Amino acid sequence: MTIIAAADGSALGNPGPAGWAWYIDDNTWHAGGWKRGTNNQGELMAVLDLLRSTAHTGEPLRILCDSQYVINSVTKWMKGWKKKGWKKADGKPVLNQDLLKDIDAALEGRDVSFEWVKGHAGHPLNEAADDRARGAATAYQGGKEPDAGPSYPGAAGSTHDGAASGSGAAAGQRGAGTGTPASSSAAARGGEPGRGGDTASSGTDAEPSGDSLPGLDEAAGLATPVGVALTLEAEVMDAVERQDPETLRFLLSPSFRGVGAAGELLDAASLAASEAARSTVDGVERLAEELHGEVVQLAYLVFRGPASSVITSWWRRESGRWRCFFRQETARG
Amino acid sequence: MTIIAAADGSALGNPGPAGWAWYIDDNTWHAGGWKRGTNNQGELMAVLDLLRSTAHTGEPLRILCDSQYVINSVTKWMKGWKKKGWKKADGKPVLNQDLLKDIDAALEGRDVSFEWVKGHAGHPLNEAADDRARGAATAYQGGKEPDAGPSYPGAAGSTHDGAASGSGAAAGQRGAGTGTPASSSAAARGGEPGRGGDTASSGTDAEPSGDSLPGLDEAAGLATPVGVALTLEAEVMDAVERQDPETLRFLLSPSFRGVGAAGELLDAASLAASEAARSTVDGVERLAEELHGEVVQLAYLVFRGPASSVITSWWRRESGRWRCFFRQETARG
RNA sequence: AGACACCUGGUAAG
DNA sequence: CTTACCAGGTGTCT
Repeated sequence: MTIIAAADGSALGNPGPAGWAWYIDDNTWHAGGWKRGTNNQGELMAVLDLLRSTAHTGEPLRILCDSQYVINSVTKWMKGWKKKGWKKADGKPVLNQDLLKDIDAALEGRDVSFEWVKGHAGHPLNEAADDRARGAATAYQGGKEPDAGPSYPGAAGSTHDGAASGSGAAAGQRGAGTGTPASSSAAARGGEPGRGGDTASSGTDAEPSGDSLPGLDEAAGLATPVGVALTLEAEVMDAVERQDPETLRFLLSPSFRGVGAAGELLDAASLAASEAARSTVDGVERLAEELHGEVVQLAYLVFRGPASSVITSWWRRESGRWRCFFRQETARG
Repeated sequence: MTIIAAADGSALGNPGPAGWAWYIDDNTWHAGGWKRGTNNQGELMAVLDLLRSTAHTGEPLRILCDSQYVINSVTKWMKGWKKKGWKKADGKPVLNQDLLKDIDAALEGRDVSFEWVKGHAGHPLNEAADDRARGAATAYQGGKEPDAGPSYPGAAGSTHDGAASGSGAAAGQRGAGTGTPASSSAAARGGEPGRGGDTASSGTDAEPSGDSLPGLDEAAGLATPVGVALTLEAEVMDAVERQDPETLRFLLSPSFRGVGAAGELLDAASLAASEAARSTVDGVERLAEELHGEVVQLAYLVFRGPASSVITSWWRRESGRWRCFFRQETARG
């Protein structure tokens, strides 16, 4: 199971008391810092420590990071630097070389991907890492030691319970691969779509499958489906971003119309009870509470025009932003 | 004789129900607000309305204001913004540009001075304006219209003596009034669009006024207007947020259809050349390049269903977020 | 010239 | 405690 973590750095005054942190969940994070450092050193150190702390797992790792400097350094620029002897475009030496080289070494044989997320945009993982990084910086500012956190199970220095880091050979580290620990910790992440239900939302583009348009003729024309869709979706997403479950509840209850999986017309009440619509109403509400979950399906809409159509529309969180997708199926005549 | 007035703004929740007010004495003050706005929008609007309401007098004007943001914007920063194309020091667009520009225009040829007064420090004029601004905000919070006050003798909309009511021309009605900052909102609430007369949207700018539905019959049915709208709008907004002009150009060129102000059907090429559509295509492209602009109008959509409709849809940046608004006008039969 | 991040300061509104 | 607005600055790369 892919590990998803956010890494962030902070430097008060820049340069100044600096901190770094990575965060997976409340039980799995790590922070540190220095009396003096730069913002970019913090950002780099967060990634480096994350790589080292998860090196013993065989799992792929996805790093959410708001620093284009870090991401570009690792994924784009480093190859060129190595060839040119760690010189920049202007001929001067690359800064923070030590950290960069350590990251490069820690990447060896690992399956790691980076994702840029906008800073201070409400992304929960990024915010959690941000808080802890600044907390560490603030601690150093006051001459104290920061709360380092539990780190990752099995990592050196980890305070996780059964760690038992003893003998057993730190083994893996390099490729080897097989390993396959029991990986009980994975589950966590309460949000991921359950997958149990009918609405398979697998991997890439899992939209509700529909080869036909059942019930299209039975579905009465809705008064203002387009307006409802536009308004609702914009407002719901707004509310979700604002993390405002009350608004959500309000928005979802009145005057909402939809069409179930079988094409039947549903009012708000039926919709809430509908199996097919659970991913809409419940999903959005759950999302508002838990702040994670990757897909929200909003509506099946039917409208009758020169060509009658069924529109399925949903939103997915990508790179920290909500994007709207839709599929329209049209039956002329 | 120099006019001395205090101007103040208020926003409950910020952003939230917002009010503005200026005050000279108990017989000479004016207040207004919006369902949603920021504290700074309120502060700016108070100054703007004061300037407009006293424009017909030849008198010098002294404005007491507790917002350094407002005073510095007008007296210090605006010169630089104009030179740099309304960009801030960090290169991002200046916010509340419309209000700022209106104030700048209203300052033309006037003798105006500003004086900073500390807020909530017991200054009588400031307190009086503060009370009325908050009163207006509170009114909008409760869904009511605020007490606008008598305004200034001789000002448009003034209830001072000489009004000479009656006669034709409800004409005047300059911006200033109610609605939302720099426009009106109308849309939003999940309410029933079926209600007559609900579409009152007066408009200072952007919003296409539409009392009739010209060209509705002439406009042919569009193949997939809804789908185009949803996808285009979501993707365009996403591209705008990502500041990705290439994507924008790509998105705008193919398969885009719209309806001009006269109701004529336009393909992408005609649309780009259309006067009415300039706010759509050019506006979005310019936005992508310059990264500023507060309103993006995306489309006039026509679809014919059980009830033929014209949908006007646009996005506005409010409090840093893009929100979608729409207006639908339906002609049954 | 551009991008991202990290801050420091000020005022107001809640 | 938060958001709404602005001005200065550094850390880093292309």
